[in-house]
Amino acid sequence: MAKSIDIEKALKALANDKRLLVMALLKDPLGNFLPQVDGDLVEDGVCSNWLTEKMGVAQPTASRHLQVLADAGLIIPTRKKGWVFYRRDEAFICALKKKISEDM
Amino acid sequence: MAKSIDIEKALKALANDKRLLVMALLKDPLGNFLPQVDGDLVEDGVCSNWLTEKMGVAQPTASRHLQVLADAGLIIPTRKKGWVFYRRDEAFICALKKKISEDM
DNA sequence: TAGCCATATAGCAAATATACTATATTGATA
DNA sequence: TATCAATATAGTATATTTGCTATATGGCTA
Repeated sequence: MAKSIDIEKALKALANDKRLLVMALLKDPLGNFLPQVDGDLVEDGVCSNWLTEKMGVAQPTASRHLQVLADAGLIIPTRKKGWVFYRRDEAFICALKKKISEDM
Repeated sequence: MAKSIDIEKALKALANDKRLLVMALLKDPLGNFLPQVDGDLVEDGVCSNWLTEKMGVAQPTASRHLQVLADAGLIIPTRKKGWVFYRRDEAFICALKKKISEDM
């Protein structure tokens, strides 16, 4: 079953420049990031380290931002070896856009 | 010329329960509010007083919320007699939805 | 023009969000 | 199993948001 959508939660998650940047960067992992050794950029997502770097904040701050996005359902974490990779949940995002189009 | 869209600003404006309520209520002014004497519910919008009441906050707080929505371009104020009426800017909202669909 | 009513602003308190440093946790690997 | 590297959490400082009360503004209307 698909995750249920909390519009307010999703909007709060998106209403931040750093998190919008992450969402944008993850749209094109291959274009925005170098190949990774332990996780596939597309299948698994982008290593939190590279996202942290792009956000330009300290590691714990970035971790928090990624948590917020994941909590809202917008991105999916995948743990592999030592790392956590994040990718967009396109199905959820699509459903969210639809709900925004209908409700807003 | 159409207003330019600041997605982050719009998302911040929408990411609040009171303001989401206002946006929802203004979708159906005739269904959600009683007829007004000095302003047409549809043409002019809903008197800030009724919106304040529905939000369940003090007048200055409501005034602030409505400002935030108006600043983001989501609603349009119309001053008439003593009052300010607010209606949705459907053209802007439509353009915003489109931009969200494309960019997000 | 004087007063009044709706709205906006000022000023402040409390809650939440964003950031940091320091440290704990966790899991891979030597 | 001991260590180390990546990530998460704790703890704290600051900024922003949300709310209030008190007051200013601005423009109808008598």
